[in-house]
Amino acid sequence: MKYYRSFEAGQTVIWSGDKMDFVASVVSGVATLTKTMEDGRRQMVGLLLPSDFVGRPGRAHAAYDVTALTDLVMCCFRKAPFEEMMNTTPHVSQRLLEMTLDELDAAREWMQLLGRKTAREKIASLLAIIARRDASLGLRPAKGKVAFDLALTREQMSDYLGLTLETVSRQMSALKRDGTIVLASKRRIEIPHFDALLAETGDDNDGGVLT
Amino acid sequence: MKYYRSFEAGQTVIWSGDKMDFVASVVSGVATLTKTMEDGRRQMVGLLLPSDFVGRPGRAHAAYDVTALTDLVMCCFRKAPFEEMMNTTPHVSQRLLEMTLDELDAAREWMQLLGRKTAREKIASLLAIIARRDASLGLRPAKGKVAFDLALTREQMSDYLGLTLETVSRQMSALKRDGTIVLASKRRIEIPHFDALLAETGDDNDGGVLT
DNA sequence: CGTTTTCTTGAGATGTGTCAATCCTCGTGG
DNA sequence: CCACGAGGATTGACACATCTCAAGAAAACG
Repeated sequence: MKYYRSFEAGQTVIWSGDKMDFVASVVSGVATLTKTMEDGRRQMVGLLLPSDFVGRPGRAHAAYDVTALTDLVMCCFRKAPFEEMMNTTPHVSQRLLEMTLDELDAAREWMQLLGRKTAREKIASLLAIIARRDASLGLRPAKGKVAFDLALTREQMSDYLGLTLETVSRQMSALKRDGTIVLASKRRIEIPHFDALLAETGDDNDGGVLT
Repeated sequence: MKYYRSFEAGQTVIWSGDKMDFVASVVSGVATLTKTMEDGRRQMVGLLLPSDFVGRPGRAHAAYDVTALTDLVMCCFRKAPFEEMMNTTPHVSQRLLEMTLDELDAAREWMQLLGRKTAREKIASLLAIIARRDASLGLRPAKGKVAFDLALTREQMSDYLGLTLETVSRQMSALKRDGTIVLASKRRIEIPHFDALLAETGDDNDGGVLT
């Protein structure tokens, strides 16, 4: 009923439309959900970090392409027994509901990014999101210079942001030129002043803590 | 614990950040969820038709602006007793999970629209979505010419699609010129050949039924 | 090392945004 | 009943952000 599967960076976990008789959660590594149009246009619609859930109870086929961004380990449950467990253990569906609501909130913030932000704001937002998600997984010293390795290529960033990879590259160069970010290497990002990055996201960054 | 509230078209149900001590579902009418940026840029992130759910168990403040698009009746539950009910009646959170997963799927399709579709494809997609949602509520004769009243102004359409209202207007005119849609009035839409509209959405429209 | 993938940068094209004028449509009050 | 006003919609001219196409440079890899 429960088993582990490993994937190498770049491997496809499952294609949209494929039969999917399991649900899973990410144990380690990073994976993406993407939608692809007939002519090849691609939009990433989910970024899965450890503890994130994949698959939908009550659906037999995958709705998205799932791809391993880094080496990846997933913990899979056969769907039938999992659904049985949902019926017998009410706590499970409550927990799943909470996680799904979190994802829905994230999706809506993402929609705002896609629909209304400029290319520069999109890049800044993505970097802030990744920095924060890494931090919440406890990979980050609480204080001090923020720095992290980017698991995404420029092209994958463009799929996330609804841009072309050239525009991503240009805006990364612009943020670097302005000193908002420092590129130790192409994929190693340092952020000298996190507030300065946040100021570039276009988000409301003082009303954040409602009382 | 349970009560009804009515709103007139255009009224605000609740502002983002306001205290929200209830959850609710739409009884009749149409409402929207929108996010607003400091400088006024707005993105719609939810379109609520009858039976749709608003509010998040376990959250004290509204995350989005909720606005009545048409005259609206909502059925509200005080949050505390509702959460109690979720604990005692497992079926409730299971049903809520299903609805939330549906919304998440819709949000991801919306992300693809916002990130990768052209203005023309966006308009065609929106019209197809509304036509289908109306149909699923049983407002539509199964066969015959598809026609419906648009609850959205051009500006609200632009908020949905991540466009300006001028671009929406121009693309509506273009679709009309091409005969894909017929405007009986500004808000009354007729679609002579639904397949022709679908062909403009950019979506995969034959692989839909996977075997 | 060669080879391939990824990334950067430039020049020019184009789709959508901006600003502004005008036109409908419909409700209201004279 | 008509004139008026206000909000919504359309259209034009132009600006500009982003895309496209193309050439190279820099890393990654065997």
